[in-house]
Amino acid sequence: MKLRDNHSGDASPTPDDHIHGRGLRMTDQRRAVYDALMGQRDHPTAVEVFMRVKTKMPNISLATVYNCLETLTDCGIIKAVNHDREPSRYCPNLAEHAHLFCQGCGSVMDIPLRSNRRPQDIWDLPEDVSVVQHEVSFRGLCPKCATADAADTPPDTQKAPRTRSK
Amino acid sequence: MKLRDNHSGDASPTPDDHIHGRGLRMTDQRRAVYDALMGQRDHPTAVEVFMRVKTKMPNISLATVYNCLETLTDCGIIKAVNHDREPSRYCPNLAEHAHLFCQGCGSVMDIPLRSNRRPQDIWDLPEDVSVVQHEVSFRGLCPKCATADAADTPPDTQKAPRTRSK
DNA sequence: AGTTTATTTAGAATAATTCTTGATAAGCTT
DNA sequence: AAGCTTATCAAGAATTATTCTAAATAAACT
Repeated sequence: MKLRDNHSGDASPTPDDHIHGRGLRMTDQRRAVYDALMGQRDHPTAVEVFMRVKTKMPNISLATVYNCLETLTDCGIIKAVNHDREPSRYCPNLAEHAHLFCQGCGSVMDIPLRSNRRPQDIWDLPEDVSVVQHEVSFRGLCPKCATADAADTPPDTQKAPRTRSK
Repeated sequence: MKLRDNHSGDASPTPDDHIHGRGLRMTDQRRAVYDALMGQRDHPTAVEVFMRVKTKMPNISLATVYNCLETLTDCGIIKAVNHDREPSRYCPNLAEHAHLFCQGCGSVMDIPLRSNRRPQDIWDLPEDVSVVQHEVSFRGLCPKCATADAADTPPDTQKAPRTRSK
């Protein structure tokens, strides 16, 4: 199933390379967690990852899933995505992007940065600050829910939101 | 101490107006919490607000501070600011702005939106989404810490960070 | 004055995450 | 391959920010 083995020093670094670069190992558990994120790229929470991995690795513990997610995040292989005080979600998309949290269906979608644009194009950052991280989230309705909403769909025919609406 | 009473229907809506518009009351506790935010606009956490208000209102409870912050937020009088999994911070700046979280000194500073710019200038949002909220945070070093860092200040002469650095 | 409704408070409860500890496994070294 | 070191895993306890519950208080309304 491996497409790139990197036995020789070619191509761009794989997740394994990033892990090994820190003196850590790509264990079965870490790979299973990573594969779960790559297989269904819908920004699952730790518990959702746990449930998915558990089907293939029934003895894995939730603590291990948390550990793996933290390790993968620290190694820069995946990103942790936070919005308000909701549980963290995880995302294997390493390109710079924002997230749209749909309050209709609870989905989270990636919003790419327009080409040749940078955050400082719109934000008046003082010249002498140094930025190491940039997180952007939109809350609203995804295309599907926005369209349904505009069509005046009665609310109770919509899919139940995954997040509580107060 | 009140500068605008709005006894007549003049001028822009005050915090009191917003609260009353919801059938709620501007109580002493809510005003004290709001004043604490306006008096020292450094994005305190709920516990920090609690400590500040407690000096003027010794019997107030932490639960009340949480309640007041939630009410003020719901009424659109203040904004809750979240970054990673850190405790929420609160901000009375209602203009659209981002936040810079300094990992050197733990401070949070407002970053204004450049005039005539909009998030969709840089983010490739699908046309048919509807956005109701937009939160942006930068992590890095504030001007002071970035300058100190560039001058190769030994780390232990710097102010201790307010956030744990792992 | 009496009734309704909002608010406050203290403490219990919740939920996501982290920590602790002992067991297991992998990688080196000889 | 045996022994040593270090990384990893798992189960459950602990932590922490926040929310909930229930009773007391206070304000507004009749």
